[in-house]
Amino acid sequence: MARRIRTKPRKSASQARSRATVEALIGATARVLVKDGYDRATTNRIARAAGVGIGSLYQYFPGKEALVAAVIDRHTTEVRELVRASLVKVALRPLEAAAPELVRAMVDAHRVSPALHRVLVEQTPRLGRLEGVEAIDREAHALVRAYLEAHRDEIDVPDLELAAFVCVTAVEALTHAAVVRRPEALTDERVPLLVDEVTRMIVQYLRGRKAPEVHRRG
Amino acid sequence: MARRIRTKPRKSASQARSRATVEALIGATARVLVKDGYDRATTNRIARAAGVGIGSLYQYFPGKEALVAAVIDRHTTEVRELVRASLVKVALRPLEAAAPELVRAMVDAHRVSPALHRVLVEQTPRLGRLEGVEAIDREAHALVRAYLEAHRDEIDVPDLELAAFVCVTAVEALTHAAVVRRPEALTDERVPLLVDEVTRMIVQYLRGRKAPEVHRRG
Amino acid sequence: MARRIRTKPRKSASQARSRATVEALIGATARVLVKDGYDRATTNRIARAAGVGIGSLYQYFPGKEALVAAVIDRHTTEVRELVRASLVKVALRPLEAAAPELVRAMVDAHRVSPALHRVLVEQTPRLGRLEGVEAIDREAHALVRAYLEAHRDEIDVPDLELAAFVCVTAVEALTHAAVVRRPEALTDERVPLLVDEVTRMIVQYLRGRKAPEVHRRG
Amino acid sequence: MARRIRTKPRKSASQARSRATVEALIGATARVLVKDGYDRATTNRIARAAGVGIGSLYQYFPGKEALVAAVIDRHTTEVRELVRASLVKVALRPLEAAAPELVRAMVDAHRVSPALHRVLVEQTPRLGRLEGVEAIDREAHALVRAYLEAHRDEIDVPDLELAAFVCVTAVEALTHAAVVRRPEALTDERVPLLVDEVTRMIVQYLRGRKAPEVHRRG
DNA sequence: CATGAATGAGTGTTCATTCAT
DNA sequence: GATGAATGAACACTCATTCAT
Repeated sequence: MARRIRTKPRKSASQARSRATVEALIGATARVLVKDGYDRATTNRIARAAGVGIGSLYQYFPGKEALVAAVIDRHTTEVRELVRASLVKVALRPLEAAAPELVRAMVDAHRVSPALHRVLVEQTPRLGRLEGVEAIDREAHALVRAYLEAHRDEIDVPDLELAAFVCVTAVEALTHAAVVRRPEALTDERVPLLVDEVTRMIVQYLRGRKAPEVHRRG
Repeated sequence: MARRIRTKPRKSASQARSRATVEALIGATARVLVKDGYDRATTNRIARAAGVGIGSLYQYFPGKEALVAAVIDRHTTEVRELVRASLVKVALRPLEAAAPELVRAMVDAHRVSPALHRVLVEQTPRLGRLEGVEAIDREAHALVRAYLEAHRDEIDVPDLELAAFVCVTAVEALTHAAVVRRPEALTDERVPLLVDEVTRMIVQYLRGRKAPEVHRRG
Repeated sequence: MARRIRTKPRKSASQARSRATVEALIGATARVLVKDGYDRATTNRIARAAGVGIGSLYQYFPGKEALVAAVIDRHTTEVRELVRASLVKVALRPLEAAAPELVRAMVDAHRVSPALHRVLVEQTPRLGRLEGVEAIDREAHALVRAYLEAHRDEIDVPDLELAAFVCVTAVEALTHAAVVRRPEALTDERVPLLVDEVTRMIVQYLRGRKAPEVHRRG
Repeated sequence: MARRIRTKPRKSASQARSRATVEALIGATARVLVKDGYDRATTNRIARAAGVGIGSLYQYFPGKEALVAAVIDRHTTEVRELVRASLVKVALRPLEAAAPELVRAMVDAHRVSPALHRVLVEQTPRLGRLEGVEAIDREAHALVRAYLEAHRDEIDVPDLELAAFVCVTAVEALTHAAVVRRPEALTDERVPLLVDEVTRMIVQYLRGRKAPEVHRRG
């Protein structure tokens, strides 16, 4: 038993230490990325910011790109969870109720860490699209498409595939642009305006002639 | 006169030569950007691709960023012209007629040189947003806003500023995403489908309850 | 006694374990050296190949050079034994009988582990000459010289020191070159040809005018 | 003409400058190699020793190995010329006259820059054997073989291929070992002793029973 | 004693930029 | 004006070695 007690802490200890180093590095990468931009985010700078030797950085990551990929992963995981949870929540609700919920989730997703999001989208090349952001788009697309199929009778568009593409792209672009270029539109009290506008757009687009009555806030 | 005739050509000649060098450099930058990506686009490589000494490059451009900026300028000018021309053309037409025309112009704008566009948007950091693309967005925004104000009676949205933002952002994102992620949707015969869909979205969004009758291609 | 029996095994056990670790490290070094070359043979890689923590490596060896030195030691000891045994065996025999025996021993020595031998000679700098190989050469020189002195009457060379140098160097070079550059000359059935040729060379050189009759295989 | 005069100097000027830089780098590499050994010969150190920026080094050489290869090339070219010239010179002479000449040439070849030769042979890995030294050995082998064939009637060995291998290898090893391990045997007045000894060895080996009378210096 | 996470000096290499020709 | 050789700051990355556990 004594041995086991010793053994396990040892292993845990070193694992915890490793894990801490890795976490510190990913965190530092995010911070440096936001503060200095992609190009100035050198491996040495990241290591220093993490309070870690440059050697340790290379013990866990093959290079800068891997670090950035890890940051993207971490960030997109958070965002993905938000979006996924929201879609699950509204799966059975009708369009008018589901749409604002989803748009709101999208806005919230972009507000998680806007500065990081911006750097990731605007400055991060090569991988960015490929791995992280693209993946999240694909998943959102699939989920939205499933929703549309389940609610086909509420919808008046010819091609659901195309409709899913249009919805996801438009909503993503609008929330992203709002975060990036109109931060003043995202104060807590003004968020509903944006959400409302985007929601209306989507609902009308999907409803088409089936629109019973356009709903608009007071 | 003879002298003048000689002088002017000569002067023009050298001006023409300078101009040619500058053009060669901008063209080479675009080519290298597309072929090798932003990071591999070194000044030496660009100079070689332009058939020009590296020294000459620095005679005309203060550095790499200036070259890229020039490429962006040249590209956005083309795009801007297309969009501007289109808006002028439809300024007096009603929404239903104007919208598809504008969307179509936007798609055409993205099809000018998609590969370059992609590199510029995805890989080019720092300036990209700031100088080039942002500017074109701002102008589009202003023009669209002017159109909306002129056609206010056809439109059922409370905030024209916000509406212009929504329209420009959504259309830009949809055409861009189509170019980048759905190139198969942009074969000549399939472009109308995309245009139609995007148009419907915008028109319904703007028309709201005022919508007389939804127009759809047979 | 019981205690002693226990104690000794225990002590041996730990000694044996140490010894095993040391052996594992030397073996791993040799293997890595052959497989990856001197430069790629890092201490971490060696430790991993030995199935031992890097810390343990440094418990037993002050560094990479010491490991390589140990490999050289081990290798040269084997070789030395072969050569020494052979020389002792032929000490009293006349030149014609002794020479082929010795040459054969030299060839065998080089065939012990040619790949390792090659790495050691070709890639291992700094110590190689100094410690290992040089030592074996010196010893061979001394032994051969002693033989020559004991058989002075059979020999027709002015300077025995020089003659020993010539013999050792030539034989070593020929067997080495054969191993390294003519491995096809070292199949079991072809070894005698090489041995014969080298033997003739040495004998004729040493015999000079005293040569009674040149001996050649059928 | 004026133009041509200008043009050519310009081109020559820059070519001369390039050439000078390249020469400086090769020279510096040789010097650093001798002074500090292969491992300590870093590219930065070489550049500094050449009085040249590190960037210039990489303008002309892809890396350290290329520099060393250039040094080997330059060195082996010198040596090769010596050996080749010597062989041409003695091509028609009988063995007894040719052998000492050749051995002497070999010794001279090794005395060109012994320190560099030593570093190249002992410390330089990977390429050394492969490109430079191996090549020179192959050429020597071919030339010697041709000589032996032309003088077959003076020679009493069954396999000329093998004989050429034995001669080249033995002579090379002996002169090399003398240079490296017995520099005292290579003072100007003592060289003849070595040459004589090696010559006798080779001649007797090749002559075998055909040996008419062994020639020895008084 | 064994371990392996952590270290950082040191190395190779790139590339924007300058300046003598 | 054109050229391209030269430059060196800056960066990515390795690996022998240490030391807390």
